[in-house]
Amino acid sequence: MDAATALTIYKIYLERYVTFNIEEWEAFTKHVTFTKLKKKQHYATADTVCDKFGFLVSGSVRYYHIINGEDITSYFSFEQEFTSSYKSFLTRTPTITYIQALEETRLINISYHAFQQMLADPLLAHKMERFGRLVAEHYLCCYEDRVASFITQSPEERYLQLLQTGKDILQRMPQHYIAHYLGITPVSLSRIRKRILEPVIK
Amino acid sequence: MDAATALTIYKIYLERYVTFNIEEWEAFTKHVTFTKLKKKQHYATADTVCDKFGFLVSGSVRYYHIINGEDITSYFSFEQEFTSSYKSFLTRTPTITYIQALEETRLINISYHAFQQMLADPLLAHKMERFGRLVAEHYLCCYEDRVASFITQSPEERYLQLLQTGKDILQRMPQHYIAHYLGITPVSLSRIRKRILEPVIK
DNA sequence: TTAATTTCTTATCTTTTGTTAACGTTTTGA
DNA sequence: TCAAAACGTTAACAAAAGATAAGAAATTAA
Repeated sequence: MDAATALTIYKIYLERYVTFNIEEWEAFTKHVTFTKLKKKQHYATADTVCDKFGFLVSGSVRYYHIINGEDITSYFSFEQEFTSSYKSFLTRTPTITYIQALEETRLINISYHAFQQMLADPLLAHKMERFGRLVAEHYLCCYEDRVASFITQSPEERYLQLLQTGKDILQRMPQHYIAHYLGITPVSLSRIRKRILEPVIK
Repeated sequence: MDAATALTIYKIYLERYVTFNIEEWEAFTKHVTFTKLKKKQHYATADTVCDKFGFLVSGSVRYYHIINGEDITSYFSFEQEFTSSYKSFLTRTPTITYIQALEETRLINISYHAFQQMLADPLLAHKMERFGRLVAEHYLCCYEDRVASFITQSPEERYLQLLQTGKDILQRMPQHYIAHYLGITPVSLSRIRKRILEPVIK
């Protein structure tokens, strides 16, 4: 896949947030960069500032923390989604999260500097403010649901809900990553799965 | 406290996001409404669309869910913060969260309709896009930390962290609300507190 | 292809949390 | 002011989850 194809995919996706005319699109694309990550390569690294905000043209990533030397997965992103260590990107402070490609992954990036430049460019400013607002609002909504799931549901209920709504995660992620994403250990998830199946057999 | 005083407090607070000139401020204030809630009154109710986005001039609120008939607190907001059932407000879908005043509480509100009107008004559009973006980004950062706390920390660790960073919550909220906010039962929080104190005594 | 690694399950034991109930204290509201 | 309600702690028991280890199955990579 070449850059032009990737940009076309990006442009179509972006239209759910904002529509650029030809002139604006030309100015916008001058500010983006392309990344190709091999499996297991990192997009962001803990203790460093995540300087970019990426769109996954293809592939997938996981977000993880290192806690007492152990690798704890907290989230996933797939093709046609954004990725970044948002707080780090927005506040320019070091992140505590690693973002790692789980397969060969292509991204289109906006650096913090490019974002600020576009916000300062009269041609793009208004649409970039709107774009930033709508993207932040979108993730705010996702997070609201995710926090509510930790407050109001048991691990088993969270897993049962994932069975309803988490097709990509279930089909494409190993179970021990899913366990940590649900806030439990892999051993515990294995037991939950057994609990759920057993009543059917009996 | 009169409306003018409340508006002055609001204006000063908003300057961390966006600064209005006199003309813009006059236009902006035409779109806001005032609410005064008595203790235990609701700002938002589950199964209805939360149509407003509020700023707490004074007082405090808690967010809670009703799960199997039981009241589960998930969050708090205090004076000089915003409040809303954001997802419901942004997507115009029914919320699952109640927002209740915990004391006499004064708010300044922007309705969904007012927000859209301001976004469509050339005088205010750009600053409102920016305002919306920065507020959403701010809450995105808060949520990122909160989700990470559920993935990477035990309930005891979350409580120990709250002791460091949650002065308002600890001093102004009853312990059973704090317990649910941490994702555990009140009985369990009482035990955690005992565990933490005991090593000091021995 | 095959050896190494990763992944998932299972078992055992420990720790933590949930549930329920009782009790004393504090707060609230009529 | 005083009865009722709310709040926090503790106890006892049940349920769930964490830790560790072992072993089988699947995947990966040389």
